[in-house]
Amino acid sequence: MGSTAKERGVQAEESRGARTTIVDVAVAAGVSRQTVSNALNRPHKVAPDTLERVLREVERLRFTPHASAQQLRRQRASAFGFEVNPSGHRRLGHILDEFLVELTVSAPAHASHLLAFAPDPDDVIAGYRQTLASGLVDGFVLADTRHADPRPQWLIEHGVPFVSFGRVWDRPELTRWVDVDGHAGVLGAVRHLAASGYEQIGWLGWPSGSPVGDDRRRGWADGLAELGVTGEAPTAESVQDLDEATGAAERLLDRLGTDAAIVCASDLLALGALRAVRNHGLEPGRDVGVVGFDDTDVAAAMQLTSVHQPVAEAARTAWDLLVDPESTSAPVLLEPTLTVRASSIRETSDADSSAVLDPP
Amino acid sequence: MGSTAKERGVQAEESRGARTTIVDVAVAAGVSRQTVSNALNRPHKVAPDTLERVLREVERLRFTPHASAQQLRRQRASAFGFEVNPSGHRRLGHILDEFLVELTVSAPAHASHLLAFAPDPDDVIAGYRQTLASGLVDGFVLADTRHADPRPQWLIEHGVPFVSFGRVWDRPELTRWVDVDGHAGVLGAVRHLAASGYEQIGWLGWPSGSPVGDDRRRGWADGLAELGVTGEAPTAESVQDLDEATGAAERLLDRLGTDAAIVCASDLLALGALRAVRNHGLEPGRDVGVVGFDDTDVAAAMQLTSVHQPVAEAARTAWDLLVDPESTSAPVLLEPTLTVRASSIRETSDADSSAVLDPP
DNA sequence: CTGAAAGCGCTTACAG
DNA sequence: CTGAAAGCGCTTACAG
Repeated sequence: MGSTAKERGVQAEESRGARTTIVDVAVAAGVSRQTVSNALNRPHKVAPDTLERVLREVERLRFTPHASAQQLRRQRASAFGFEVNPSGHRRLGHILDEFLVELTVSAPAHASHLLAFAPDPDDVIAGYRQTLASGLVDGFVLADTRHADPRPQWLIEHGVPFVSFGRVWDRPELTRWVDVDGHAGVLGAVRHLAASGYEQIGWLGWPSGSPVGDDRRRGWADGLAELGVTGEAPTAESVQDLDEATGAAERLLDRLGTDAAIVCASDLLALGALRAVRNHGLEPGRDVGVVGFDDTDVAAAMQLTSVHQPVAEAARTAWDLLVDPESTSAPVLLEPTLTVRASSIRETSDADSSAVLDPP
Repeated sequence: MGSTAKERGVQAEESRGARTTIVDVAVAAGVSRQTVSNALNRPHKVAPDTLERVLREVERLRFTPHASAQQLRRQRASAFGFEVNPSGHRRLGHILDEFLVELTVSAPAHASHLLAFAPDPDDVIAGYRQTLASGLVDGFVLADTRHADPRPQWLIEHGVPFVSFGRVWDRPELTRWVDVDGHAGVLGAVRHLAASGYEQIGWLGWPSGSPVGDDRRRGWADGLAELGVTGEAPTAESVQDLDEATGAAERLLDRLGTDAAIVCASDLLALGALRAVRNHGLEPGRDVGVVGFDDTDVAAAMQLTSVHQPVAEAARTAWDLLVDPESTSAPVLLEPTLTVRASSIRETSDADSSAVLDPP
């Protein structure tokens, strides 16, 4: 094999099978590799004509810096970890799947990327520690925060940057988070139902104790207070099971009487409400209003009015809080919108047109 | 600031705020850093007692190699890209979200990790090229393959490793893929319905032309042939819209007569079928059998029998095909299972117990 | 404004 | 079997 010529390494940068490096660009532009780096990272430090020449070659050779070399030198991964978990008993909605996608979409705008990782359920913190220690990420995006969540505590103690989608319930003042205002979303739904002519408005929610559920329920209660309703308004509780939700909704309907509507803490509960309405021989929308929460694909399929979370905006905000810590230090609470469909429209005219309505 | 002492860098490795490196381990174990590297990567080349001493220090100091340093030196990212797309008009089911999670769960077993990326929809290939050029990934996991998909072509041309979840329809012989046998899944559903006593079995599917849909439909046709049904069996077509699916299912029911069942190409179509059954004043399961496809959370909520894809197994197989290319070179077709629920049970006895039934 | 030097943390031939 | 040398591709002070 007469490979010595090859080994001299004097081939044109185009013909090599290997990757294009900063040196290839430097040679092509007739400058040192430091100048190429400066042109890319600190353009103001480079003479205008040199800059232009370098950038032209960068373009022509389609040079893309090698990420690991940058990471190693900068001691920064420009990446953040996002915990995922196998579904098993997944909730309806997959809001978190959508959030992951939107985080990924917004990542390049912040010169970052997203690393999915699945920690061992028996030692979640170990998964975070390991991922961080590998240098693959600079910090984390948390989701699915809950009471007594060990993660914020650990991250704060170790000075690890993070942002949370969902309030950090135990110490909301301490940390950066972005959340959707469930209270406002449900309040808007109550106002919409009242304006649509439903007289009685009941609540179908989860057993109290879940911070998210309790927050949404307060939105309903405040909505009733705003309408001047006093005394015992009918409510019902159910876990995430359609049959149980249906039963709870039927009992709720009995207590609500005519001209009633039901606001639900989730689309799955609303599915139970829809079924209960039909079991009573009634028509959702025309006879009984039903509103869900999360605006899942199922809500769209079932013509169910539902509170819509601005997930893409939440993802963009999460990046802002994480990558530009100066920009906003306060927590961010986003306003949901109400996607109105046939299940909350009394007139039959345009019952199958769906529209997005901002809460007043 | 009397920081000169600090600059001498003679502090114990424990007390430094900085990361633990291979040198810290070497010093602690009294060997050179090369030996630590060998102990970790080529243990057979290290004397047993040295090995033990080194590994003990690795453990004690919780040393985790810096990923970018490894990647740079090895010229390998040990990571693979997975394309995600903002939902918009998402299908019911989110099988791909589940696949992403399962890929992430299986990644550590292959000493790899998964990078999510969202290419520009107007130039998907550019997104793949860019992600590859950055050195962040060694290859890709494809999903959602379709006819005239430009990605396999481009990847093959550039010698980029990849595996696909879903057949590479245009050149199945050329590439590595893992898929779920939709034909077998629907065939199993037909057999189950026949065994349950439904006499007429219709098909509710998508307009022909989609390779996935056509494959599933053939499973239904072959099932009928197996049962000795000849002539024109009733079918109906619908796109992914619940109202349209309901209408199509109602017409299908009229043609099927009594003792009928409907096999559907998706859970959403099955939702339409369920609604059509109720619109006819009938009860799903008891009067008309309905089977969906994908076993989504909605199927579980609605007590809908559905064909279940072994997504976790598909993810593990994808890693095998990608990371250990020697292990299996042939495409892999996995058998789905049938999750039986009330919608395909005629007796009312245990109508709400769900069971998983392997196809015969 | 430009380039020579140093170094991020690791692995891989290669001497000893 | 162990360690000294080289180098992956890049960036950042720092001379000139």
